[in-house]
Amino acid sequence: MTKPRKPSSDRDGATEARILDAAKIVFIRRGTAGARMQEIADEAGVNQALLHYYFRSKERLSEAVFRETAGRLFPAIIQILGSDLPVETKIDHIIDTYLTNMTRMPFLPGYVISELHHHPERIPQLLGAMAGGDLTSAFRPAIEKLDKQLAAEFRAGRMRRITATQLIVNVLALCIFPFAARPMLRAALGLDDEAFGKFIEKRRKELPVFIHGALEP
Amino acid sequence: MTKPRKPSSDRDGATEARILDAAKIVFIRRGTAGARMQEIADEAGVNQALLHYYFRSKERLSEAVFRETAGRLFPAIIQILGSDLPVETKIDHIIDTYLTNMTRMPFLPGYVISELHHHPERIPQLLGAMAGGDLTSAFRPAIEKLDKQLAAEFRAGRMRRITATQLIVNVLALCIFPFAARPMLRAALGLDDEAFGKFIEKRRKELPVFIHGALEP
DNA sequence: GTCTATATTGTGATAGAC
DNA sequence: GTCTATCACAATATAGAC
Repeated sequence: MTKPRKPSSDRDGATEARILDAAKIVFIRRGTAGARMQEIADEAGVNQALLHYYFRSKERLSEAVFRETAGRLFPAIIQILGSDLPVETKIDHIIDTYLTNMTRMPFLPGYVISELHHHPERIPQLLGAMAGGDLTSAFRPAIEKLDKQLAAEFRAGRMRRITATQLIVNVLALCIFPFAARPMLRAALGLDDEAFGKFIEKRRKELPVFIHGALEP
Repeated sequence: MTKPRKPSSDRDGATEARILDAAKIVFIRRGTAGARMQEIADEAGVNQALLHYYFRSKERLSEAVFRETAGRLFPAIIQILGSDLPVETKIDHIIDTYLTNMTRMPFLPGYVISELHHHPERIPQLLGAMAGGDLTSAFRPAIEKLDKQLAAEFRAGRMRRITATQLIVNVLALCIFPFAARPMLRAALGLDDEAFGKFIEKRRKELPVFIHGALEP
């Protein structure tokens, strides 16, 4: 039963959520160093003091934002890579997953690359809700799994020789880079928002062909 | 003849150059918003007032840094793409050029992506010393040239069908992304500086194979 | 040209009324 | 919980001596 309180406060976490959403917008737009608490307060429709009431400091607020946004980037790929799907299927899934997610939040890659470039100490937070630990040990099983599959495919004469790490970096690069470099590509190729979206949808069809072609023996 | 002046001043632009070099280091490390004039002064071994004497404001200093660093990124590829070399040779040249340049300045991609994400209005400065104009028209001839070559290769049955823009983005992604995502990759793959360097040298050999394989019909 | 103050504004954070 | 007012200090920028 939702028990209505005094008209002053709206107790259900709605305000805190509004602040966090506003903070995501501003931190992603300006970066951690460039963001201003006042701009976040304006964006949330509250005053600055309330930001400190809920999150204590700019530092803590920026951590919450980073965890909630960047933290959802890697668990997906780790899960796919660690599964028992065949190599080609894994690649297709990763392409589809990333292009779909990043079409929804096209500014995320630029923000994450920017933050990690300036604050590499935040890397552990990339694991998000996953069990605490370092990235290396979180990725190791996924990489080993894929390496075994790739070695088997190679021995069977079905694929060119390539290591799991190089392949993973290639797939991620082809998926993520266009978003990370979006401002450049838009200017260099003369694309508006709509044209950029079409460009990405074309990649969704063509990247699997490109990569599978690259792996053929 | 170098005519020695009063011991106080060192007139040959040496101080201005020292300040600019220091500014490059700090702006690339902290980003435009995170950089502090004091830190630049310390790095250059002078005091803050001198920074303003030579560059007037932080804004102007950051523009000088961006122009001198990011401005050297694109002219190279535009020149290669616009040449009369065969497609495969162009690709090989681009790979070699970028991997060599970025091994020398591994932090550049992260800095450029970060800056353009937060200050897309600086995109025109990407043309650096090239004749003033927008990126689109600077790239157009290079893209058209490559498109014609790719169409000819396709008609001759020597290559799969692909547009110049998609191919260019793929090549740039495969070259640049590992550096832009360097902090992540180092953590995820457990690489130190030396291992990362070897990883890149392995890519220098394997990327041409990967891409040419992807283009085979 | 280079330095030591110092002016001036910006910005994160807190106190305290409601 | 939410606001207004204010504090304390960080950071850019300038004045003026040398």
